[in-house]
Amino acid sequence: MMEWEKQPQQQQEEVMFNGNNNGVFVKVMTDEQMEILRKQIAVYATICEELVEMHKSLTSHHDLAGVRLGNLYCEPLMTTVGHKIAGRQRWTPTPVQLQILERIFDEGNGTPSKQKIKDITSELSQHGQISETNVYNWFQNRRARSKRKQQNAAPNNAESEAETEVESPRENKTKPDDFQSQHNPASRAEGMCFQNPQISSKMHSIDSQSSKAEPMFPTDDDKPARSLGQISFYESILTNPSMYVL
Amino acid sequence: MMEWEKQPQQQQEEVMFNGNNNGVFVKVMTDEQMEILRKQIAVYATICEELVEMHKSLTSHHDLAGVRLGNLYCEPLMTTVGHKIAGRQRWTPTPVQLQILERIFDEGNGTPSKQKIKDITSELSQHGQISETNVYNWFQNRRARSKRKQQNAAPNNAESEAETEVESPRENKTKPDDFQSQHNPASRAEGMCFQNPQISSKMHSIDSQSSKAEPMFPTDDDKPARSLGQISFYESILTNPSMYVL
DNA sequence: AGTGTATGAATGAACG
DNA sequence: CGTTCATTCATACACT
Repeated sequence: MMEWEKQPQQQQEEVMFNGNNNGVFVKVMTDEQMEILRKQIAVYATICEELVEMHKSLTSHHDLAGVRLGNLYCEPLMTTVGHKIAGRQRWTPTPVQLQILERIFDEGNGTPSKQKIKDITSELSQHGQISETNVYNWFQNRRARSKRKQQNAAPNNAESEAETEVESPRENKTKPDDFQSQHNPASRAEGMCFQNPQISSKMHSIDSQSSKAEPMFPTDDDKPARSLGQISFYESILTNPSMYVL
Repeated sequence: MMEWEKQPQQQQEEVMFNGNNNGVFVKVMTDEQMEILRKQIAVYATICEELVEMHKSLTSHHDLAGVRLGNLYCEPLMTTVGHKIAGRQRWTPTPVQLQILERIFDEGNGTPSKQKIKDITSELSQHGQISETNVYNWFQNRRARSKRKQQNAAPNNAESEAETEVESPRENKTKPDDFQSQHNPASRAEGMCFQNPQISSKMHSIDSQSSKAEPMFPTDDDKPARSLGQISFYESILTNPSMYVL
């Protein structure tokens, strides 16, 4: 996704202008590259700002944080000025964690051995609080539910190979032709305070090569894409990248 | 030789060699400046990603209205039946179904086995759309609710305020020996520390190619794929933001 | 129209 | 491992 991000790295060259630049290392970019970069940053900045605004308005409606934490389980930590929010007693995977877990699950490593669990845990712990128990349970649940869904909701499955486990969506056929609109599994903003520096590592790791920039669309796998309909808004943003930069 | 097969670099090199002040269009940055730029990009990228995730989850149901009015998912039943045709996203038992369910529940079936579920489902399906999952969930919820009511209303003796008790956090137990410190950052991002450019928390080496992170966005939503429309707008942005500025 | 409540659904954890 | 429990989330419905 962030291939472009690596572009500057890729294209920039470390140049030693020893002769005429007092021996400092400098980076050289063309005007075009520079402009692109600037625009990228501007777009990001704008999007971020707007997203934040949207999010604020959205959350102000339900104000789930206050409500939910206002009941019996409120933790003392969150009482003050919207600083850190506390946790709960039940672990909830962050989106990033979930993503990784799903990937691992789909990789066919059907048997998460003890060592695997440990590895995964340590890996995931960089994206949020987690313990081996959580990972273990997650895999257990995932498997069991997967199985049940498959046998319950898909007696007519065309399952061919075991490559992608046939996560039949838990659709209840309340109606014949109805597609079941679902909630988003990840309902909590995990790294909102941006103190999870590891997430970026994920993104930056993509700099392997831009060839795989293709966002894969799960064909028979689970998780179709779903997004929202605020396109016009973004379009307006994108057509007007204001100068947020520096 | 190999290197020169790459077009961008070559171009870059030429420019670089040609000049710093020959009227050639190049930008020269110091390492420090370049690093700042990269960091900023990385920060924005990360923030965008998280915001998108969060936003997706938050708006998963909110702006469904706008979305679904445009499509064609309305069910034919809606037009026909006179009364309450709840063809919504959420199953709602018809009065008849509810009656039957209640009856079965009162019959003392503490354990609605799988087979029972099937039977009940097929029976109820004659009175309206229903699935085994619905029945299963109904019993689950019914039992839990029942239990809670009874446990909540039974100790009706003490007048004194006994509300001070906070649930003792259930410690991890027989599972892996790992201790379970679960603070899930359940931040709702009210106090989203964002306008402050102190994103420095995110400031870390961007170029640090991560170890195993890989495909970026496998669309974390799992459910029926909506055909067209707003599929992966965010992914587009996040995958290749440059296309929005170029 | 906004707020509260009942309840279907999702899921982490526990039990056997 | 499969099943069940407990808790939470989201929504349909009701209220003043």
